[in-house]
Amino acid sequence: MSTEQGMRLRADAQRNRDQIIAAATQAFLDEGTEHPMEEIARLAGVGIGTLYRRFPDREALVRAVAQDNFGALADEARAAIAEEDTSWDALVRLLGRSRVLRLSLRLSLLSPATWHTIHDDPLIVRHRTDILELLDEIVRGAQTEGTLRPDVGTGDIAVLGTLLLRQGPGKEEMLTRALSLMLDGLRASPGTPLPGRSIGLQDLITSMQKT
Amino acid sequence: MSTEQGMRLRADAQRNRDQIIAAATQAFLDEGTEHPMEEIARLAGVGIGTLYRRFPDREALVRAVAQDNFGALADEARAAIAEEDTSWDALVRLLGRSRVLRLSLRLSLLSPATWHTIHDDPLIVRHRTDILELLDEIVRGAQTEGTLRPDVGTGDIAVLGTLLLRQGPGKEEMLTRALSLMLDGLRASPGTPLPGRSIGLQDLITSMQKT
Amino acid sequence: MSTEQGMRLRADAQRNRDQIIAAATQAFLDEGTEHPMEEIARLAGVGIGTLYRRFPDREALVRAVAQDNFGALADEARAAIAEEDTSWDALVRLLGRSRVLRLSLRLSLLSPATWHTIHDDPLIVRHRTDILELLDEIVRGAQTEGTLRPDVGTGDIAVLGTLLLRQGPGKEEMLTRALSLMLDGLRASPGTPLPGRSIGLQDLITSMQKT
Amino acid sequence: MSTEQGMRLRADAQRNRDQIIAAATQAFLDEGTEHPMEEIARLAGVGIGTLYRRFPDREALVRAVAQDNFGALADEARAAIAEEDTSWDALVRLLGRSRVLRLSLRLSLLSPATWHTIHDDPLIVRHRTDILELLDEIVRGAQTEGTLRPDVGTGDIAVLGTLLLRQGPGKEEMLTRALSLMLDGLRASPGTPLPGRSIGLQDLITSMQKT
DNA sequence: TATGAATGAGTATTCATTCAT
DNA sequence: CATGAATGAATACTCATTCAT
Repeated sequence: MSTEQGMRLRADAQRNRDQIIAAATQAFLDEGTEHPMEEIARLAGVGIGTLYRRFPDREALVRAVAQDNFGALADEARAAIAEEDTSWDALVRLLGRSRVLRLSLRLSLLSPATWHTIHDDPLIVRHRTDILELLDEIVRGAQTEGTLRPDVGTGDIAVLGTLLLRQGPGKEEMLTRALSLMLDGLRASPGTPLPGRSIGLQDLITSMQKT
Repeated sequence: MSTEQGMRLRADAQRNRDQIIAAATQAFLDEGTEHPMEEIARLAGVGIGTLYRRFPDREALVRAVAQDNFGALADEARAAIAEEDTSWDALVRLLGRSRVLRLSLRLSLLSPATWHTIHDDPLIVRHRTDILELLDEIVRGAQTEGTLRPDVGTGDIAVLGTLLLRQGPGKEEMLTRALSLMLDGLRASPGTPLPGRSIGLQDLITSMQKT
Repeated sequence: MSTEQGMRLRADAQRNRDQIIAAATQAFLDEGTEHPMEEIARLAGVGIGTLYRRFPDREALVRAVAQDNFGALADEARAAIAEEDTSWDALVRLLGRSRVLRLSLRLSLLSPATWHTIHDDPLIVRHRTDILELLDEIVRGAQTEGTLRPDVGTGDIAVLGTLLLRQGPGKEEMLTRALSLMLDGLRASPGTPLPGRSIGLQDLITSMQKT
Repeated sequence: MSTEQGMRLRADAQRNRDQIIAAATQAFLDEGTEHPMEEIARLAGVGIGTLYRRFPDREALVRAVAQDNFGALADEARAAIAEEDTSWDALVRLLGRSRVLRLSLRLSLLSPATWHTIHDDPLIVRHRTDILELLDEIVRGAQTEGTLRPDVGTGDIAVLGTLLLRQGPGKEEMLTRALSLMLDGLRASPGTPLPGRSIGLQDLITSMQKT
């Protein structure tokens, strides 16, 4: 929930901003990014005017929420690298443990319009690049360890990761099992060679720009 | 694109109906289920009044599109069972090959509002039940064959299936590889036992009602 | 429910026409003259196309209904004169007894738009003129009899009559009593002279054209 | 044109509200309660959004106008009691003099739909009850004075009153004469006994709930 | 001729955004 | 600065009327 901006805000203004981001995040997750601005202001306990003073239009708010969440996800990736013993553990943690962060990207999936809004924002691009580079570090580490099959690329993993970033039919346990199944497919010495060639970090970044 | 209704429509009316469903499906996929009704009518080449004569409000249209697509998915499952040699092949085909059908379920994911619209419709419920029962047949067949690990349930597979029903970062090849990774995790004699207990057909149906 | 038109219709066409008029009369009374044309067609048991073949637009239908009812009211006035022993009795009957006919004019009161529609129609004008002339005959008769105070004009009576042409708070008995009270005020040798001068037949006709 | 609500509005908002009520009252009287909302907003000199902020739909506006007018009618009844020397005079004033107020109730008569909208509103019900109780006070006073025939009830008078609450063929003078005729029928020592039994306050209230 | 499908102008209503208090 | 009132463009939906079957 950090400001991510150059200028510091007065304490109360910062509190308002945080409440708005929190309310918007929740509303976007529950009701989609088209949710009425006035309702978001109400949930945040501020007037609609205050919301607009901080975020000049809906796009700005969506961007801010996305920046906030992507930044947190990058932080989580750094923490996973720092705190886990092996790269495999870091990978498992990143794909599986960060419940809240997992919600992050759902934002970008809720509506086609939102995708366009988010896509080009410089700060978001930087966070995304950070995340992918951190993931790349983990992936190569795990392949060096011999725990991750060598024919997958960082992009493959990222794809699997984004697949998990949705409400499935719902239950947490289900996603946990799905993750296990996927990780079983990722372990070194798997059954079948993968089709196509490894999707690397750069492939993924390129594809995000084009899509 | 079949009518799915009791009464036959006049030939031209049926054609209009089909065009509307087709246009709406496309518009919903491209732009989300909030896309302006007038634009959908225009894409279908009919007047706005014609659209509303057939579908009294947006919900009715969303429901009709969903019915159409879920029905086609059930048909595809039946075809997979009938035409593939092994249950494993049927599973691979169902998870991976039905490009168009895969788009089906994306509809239910585009917005929380859409989910509510679709959730209780009797015909959709029936299609969904059919799909799950057909999948159950495939899963048990594959386990009998010894090609599918015995500790996964139909629900586990369904979760994986829905995970694929999204635009990932985009590319088809990426999803193909992701599927391969998943299928590797599904083959008999995997590395690790799965956490929790097998998610069966009934678990899934129950969870869909509660969520 | 007579045709009131030059050309005879085929038997089934006439039946359709009558059903439409009946349905429209009922719908207008129950729901107002803005009631959807399609619903009126349905009530009449015909297709919307048939309704429009007979009545090219809503105005035509409203006019036809009004013609039908005003014509019946003129008939009733003639019958009252022919069948009642005294002019006073004819007056009482006309103001009070013609339950169905009383509903006639409510049509002209339901909406300002309807009033304009009806106002200038030649056939309606003729019916209205007939009604007023018949009423004039009754009024002068009653004054000659000495049963009606001499300082009221035909227009005064007509005003009282139209006042009754509404659903009051509802009950029939209430309107009957109201009529009695009014008639008590109309009897010869009343308490107070009326303000203004007698409103005659011509005054009323003139005022209808101007309003 | 008073607010009739708990919370005070900002001065400018109150002014807008009053203008809207005034414009709507006029438009409803001239053109009926189906008159386009946008036109009403224009007449009030506000944007359509402002109208909808204050009155969330047409029903709310109709209700507000009715509340406003019925309230004013109750006030007029109170003033008549307070300011007139005799109950008879109060009755005459109430039935005859309140030009503007007389228009009040026309609102409830314009369309069947409007009637439903208004019928159950608690504030309107209270105003209506107030009006009837005040009228009851006047009626009993006039009967005690000996100026009003004893065989009429408050309900009879109310029925006469509502009969006047319409545009007759139009002219003011006509209605004045009609009122005189009615009042002549109401004076003590009339010619004929009334049919049925006196319609009392409670009869009327009951009939309003049932109709 | 009867039918009901198609059309699109007309209205109600919502909600993003601006602006006065 | 915070607030919430005002605005009007965008959109959903209705229904009179026309036209193909």
